[in-house]
Amino acid sequence: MRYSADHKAQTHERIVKEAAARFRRDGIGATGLQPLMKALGLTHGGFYAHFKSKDELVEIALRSATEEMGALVADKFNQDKPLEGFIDMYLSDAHRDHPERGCPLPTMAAELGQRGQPSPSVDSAVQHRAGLMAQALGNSKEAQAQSLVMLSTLIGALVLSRSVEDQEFAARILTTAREALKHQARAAADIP
Amino acid sequence: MRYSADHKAQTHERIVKEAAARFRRDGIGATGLQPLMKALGLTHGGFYAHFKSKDELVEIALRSATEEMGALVADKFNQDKPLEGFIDMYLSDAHRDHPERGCPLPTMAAELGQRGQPSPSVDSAVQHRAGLMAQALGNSKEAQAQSLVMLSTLIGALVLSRSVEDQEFAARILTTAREALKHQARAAADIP
DNA sequence: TGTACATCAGTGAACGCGCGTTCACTGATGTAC
DNA sequence: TGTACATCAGTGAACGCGCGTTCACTGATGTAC
Repeated sequence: MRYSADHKAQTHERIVKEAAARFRRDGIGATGLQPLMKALGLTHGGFYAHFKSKDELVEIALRSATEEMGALVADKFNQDKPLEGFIDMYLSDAHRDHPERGCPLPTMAAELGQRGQPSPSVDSAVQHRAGLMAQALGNSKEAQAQSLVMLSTLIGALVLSRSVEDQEFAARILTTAREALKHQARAAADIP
Repeated sequence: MRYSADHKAQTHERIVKEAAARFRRDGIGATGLQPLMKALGLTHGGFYAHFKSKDELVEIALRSATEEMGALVADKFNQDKPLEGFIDMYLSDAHRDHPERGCPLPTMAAELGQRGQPSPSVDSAVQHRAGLMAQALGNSKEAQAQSLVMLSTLIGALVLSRSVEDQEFAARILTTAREALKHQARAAADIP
């Protein structure tokens, strides 16, 4: 059954989007290609008309998730308090409760580090995210350093709040990190 | 073949220790019980004489790794600059390069959060680790909050430095976070 | 315009593999007499 | 002290299952004449 010209590209995109969601929600190893294709109304054999391996899909899905996340926060960086808006969003209840639509780093980075060969896409995801934050901080050498540290805090706090059982404790981790980071952002904005 | 009185307890401990190492190095899902038992010179069937499921082993191994880590850093907290020693150790090259002997949170927390039901052992691991740091900061309400944020930064920075491909970038993440956190620790120690 | 053919996205059975778990068993040692 | 028996940590084959990947095939559509 041959399809219209852009049909394959559309299916390709659907697979990438669904995979990007599942990798973030369930983890890479726990995401099977069979259930993934089935969820899109396709059979698993067709997968290899689009990707040469699961590893290739992982790489592409990670890039897609990074871009998706970038688009989601783009408007935050056009406001007068860009960093504070970003921090509020990153450490929101919505972001904690919906990893499948959020930043791929808290969910995928550790697993990618454990796989044999790390992926260069992690580097660019980190650099891109930290770059935006550094820009909001003035882009000095200090700003670049601080943005890396802040990004670490954001990721660590989100991971912890997601893996802790006590909901009250989880909320406290988010709130505490949010206020500390916003305090840091304000302090950094005042000094220069 | 019946063994001496404490033989079973010893084997139990050997399984827990080896599992705690592999879960941290390879991840929980990627660690098979068969290779694990084989590495100890045992056959996989015997596993169920010690644990009722892999999930039970995960729980016990996580507690074991937390205690192990606690013992490893205990002496740091008896020095005159307790927090700085701990930070240097947590963000050392050795800790980054040997997850199997390090803190279980950067390696296991995300995966435990993705599994259906989160484990209460994560809560106590976080609380224990943050508690020690808070004590070093004076144990005030502010100290408790700050220790949670610092722990988030430690975990996030370690995860990032492990999953990034560029070794120079990985080193920069560690160094930057180390200095920022020690600066925070000194500032907090000066104020009260 | 109508017909023959080539294309190729998607199908679905099959591949070998390792997973967690079960189970009938073995056999060295501790215990009872 | 010597013998019979019970214990039970560990053995290893087998279970069903889902994994990633391969492959011969299908059949609707675009292209060529």
